[in-house]
Amino acid sequence: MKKFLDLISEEMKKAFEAAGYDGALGKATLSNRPDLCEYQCNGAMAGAKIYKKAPVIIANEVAGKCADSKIFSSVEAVAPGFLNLKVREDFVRDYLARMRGEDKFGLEMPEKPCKIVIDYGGPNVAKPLHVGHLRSAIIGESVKRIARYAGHDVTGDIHMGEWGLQMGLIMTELRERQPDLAYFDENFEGEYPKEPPFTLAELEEIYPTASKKSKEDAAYKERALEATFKLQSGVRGYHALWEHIMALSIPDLKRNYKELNVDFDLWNGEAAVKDIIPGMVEDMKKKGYAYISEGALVVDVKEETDAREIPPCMILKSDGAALYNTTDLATIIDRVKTFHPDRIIYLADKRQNLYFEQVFRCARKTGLVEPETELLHIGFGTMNGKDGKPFKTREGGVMRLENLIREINEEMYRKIAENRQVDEEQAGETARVVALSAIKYGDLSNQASKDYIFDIDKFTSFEGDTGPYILYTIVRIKSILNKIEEQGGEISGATLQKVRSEAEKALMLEVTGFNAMMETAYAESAPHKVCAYIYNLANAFNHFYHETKIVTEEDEEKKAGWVALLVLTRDILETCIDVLGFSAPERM
RNA sequence: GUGCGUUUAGCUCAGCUGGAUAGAGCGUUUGGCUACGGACCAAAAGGUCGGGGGUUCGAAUCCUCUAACGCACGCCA
Repeated sequence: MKKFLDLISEEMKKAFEAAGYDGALGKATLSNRPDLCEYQCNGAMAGAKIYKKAPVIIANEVAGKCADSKIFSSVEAVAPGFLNLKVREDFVRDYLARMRGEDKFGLEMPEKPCKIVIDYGGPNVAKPLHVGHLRSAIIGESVKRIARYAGHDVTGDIHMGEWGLQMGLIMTELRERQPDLAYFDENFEGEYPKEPPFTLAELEEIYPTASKKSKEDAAYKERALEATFKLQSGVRGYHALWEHIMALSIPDLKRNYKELNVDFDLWNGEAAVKDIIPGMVEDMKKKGYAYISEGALVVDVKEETDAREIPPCMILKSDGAALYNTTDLATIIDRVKTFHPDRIIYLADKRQNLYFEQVFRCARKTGLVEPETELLHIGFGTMNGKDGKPFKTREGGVMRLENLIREINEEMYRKIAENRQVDEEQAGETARVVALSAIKYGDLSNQASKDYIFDIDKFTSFEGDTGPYILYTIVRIKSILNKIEEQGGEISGATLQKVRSEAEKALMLEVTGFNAMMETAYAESAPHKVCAYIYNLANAFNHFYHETKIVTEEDEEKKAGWVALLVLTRDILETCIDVLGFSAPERM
C-alpha cells in the first residue's frame, strides 16, 4: 500500500494543480515544528521563483483548495510561505486499520526481487572470535534481514578465512613443536590418524604464538609462507592437518554465532573456491589482463578518471601462492555461477575500502561479473573503548568475544535479579536475551561507517536510547494485553476506534511511518534508521501509556480501540527488533 | 606526499538529502509513585553545527579554501 507521506503529497499535488501550479511542488515532509503542525509542504517557496510571485500568495491559494479535503483537518499558509498540515483523525485511523490487515503492514514488495549475496562474518578458523568480528556479524545479519523483509532473495555467506597465511603459520608452529608427526613426512603413505594432534585450546594458543614469531624471525616467516603454498598446492599431510583444524573450529564458530543469533545460509570459505583459482588465473593471463610485475601476478585497475594512482590488483604472490584477492575473485566467479546475483554485499572494516575497490574493478575488467551486477562494500568503523581507543581487555589484550558476551550477560543478570522477583532459571535466559539486545542495539544505532564507543554501562541501561529500553516497552505492552486477556477481553479481534487524544494520535502517526522507514533502511542498508524509528515509536507509546488507563477503562469501545493500537504497536516493534537480529522476552 | 573519512550541547550520538526556534540520550537541576510494570513520565539549564569565504529568498546540509584528528596507499586480511 502507498506510504502515508505519499498520500499526503498526492493530496497537496492536487491542490497545487487546482491552483494552477506544478504538482511536483506538493511534496510534503514530516514537520520539523511539531508544535505547529504534523506535516509540512515547502512547495510554495520553491515555486515563488518559477511563478515570480510571493510565496505566501501561492501558499494561500493552495491552502484555499484544501478546504474540503478528506485527508487534512487543517492547512495553514504561514509566512514566509510554509504550508502547515494536520491530518484528520479518521484518515489516520483508517490507514492504520489497513496496515493491520495487510501483509508486512502494507510494505510494498518489489516487482522483481533482487538476488543478493551478502558476505559477512569473515572469521578466521583456528583463531578465537574477538570483538573485531562483532560488527561484521551484527551489521551483516541486520542488513540481510532488512533486505529479506523488503522482499528480496538473500543468501548470507560466512566466508571464513582458512586458506591463507594464517594456516601456514599454524602448521609451521605445529611442526616446530611436533616435528615427527606423520603429516610432515613427505614419504608417509599410510592413513593419518582420525584424531587431531592438538585440541581447540592449543590451536587458539598456537596462532598468536606463530604470528608473533613470524614478525620477529624472517626464517620462520619464510617457512610459514612455504607451508601456506604447500597447503594450497594440495600436499597431502598439510591438507589432512587442515581438515583437522576445520573439524575442531567450525563447531566452535557455530556455537559462537548461534549465541549472537547470527545465522548463515552458507558456511563457505576461501578454500571452497580453490579449484576455481588455477583456471581463473590462466584465463586472466590468456586474455592479457594479468602480467608479472615485481615478481607478482597483477591486473591493472587504474582508470583515467582517477584522482590518484590506484595500485594494481594482485592475483598471485611472487611465490605463486594465492592471497585474499585471489580467493575473493574466485568466490565472485563461484557466486555468479551459483546464484546469478544482482548484488553482492561485503561487510568488512572500512579500512579495506581501497582493497575492495581494486577487487571490484578487477572483477569488472576481467568480465567476472556483468556490468549491471552491483558490488558493494559496506565498510564499518572500529569499536572503541571508553577511552576512544580500540577496545581492549583490562590487561590491554584483545578481548575475546565470548568473554565480552559473558561479561554483559552477567551484568544484565545482576540488574534483572535485583529488580524483580524472577525465578533463577528464567532470569538467566532473560538476561541473555536482554544482553543481546544491549550489544546489538548499541552497535546498530550508530551509523555503520563510523567508529563508535562500546560503553557497557550505557548499552545495558534500561533508560534512554538502548536495546533494553525498547524491550522494556514491548514487555510492558505484552503485560497489558495479557491482563486484558485474563479479564476475558478480545485481543487479536479488536478494531481501531475513534481517536481520543493527542497522545494517541501522535502514536498512530508514528506507526504510519513504518513502511517509509523500512524502505529507506533497505535502500541505504541502514539498520540505524530502524533503531531511530523504534526509539521514537517506543517513546510515543510510553507517552500515550502514561496518560491513558487502559485496563480499567469501562467504555468497551474505547478500550477495544486502544487494544487494537497496542497490538499493532507491539507487532511493529517486534518486527523491527527481529530485523535488527534480537528478540524480546515475555517478562523481564 | 596523495587519497578517503571524521569534526554538531560537558559526554555519546541523530539530523528525514536546502526550510521555521539545530534534536535525542546520559550527566546536572526540578516535579510526579494507592505500580494497567516508576526498569517510567514531565520540565529546565546547556550549542557562533572545527574555522574562513561563496552559491541561495533560506545552509549543519551544496561549492571552495583551511585546521585538527583518524585511516589507507603491492606480495597481511
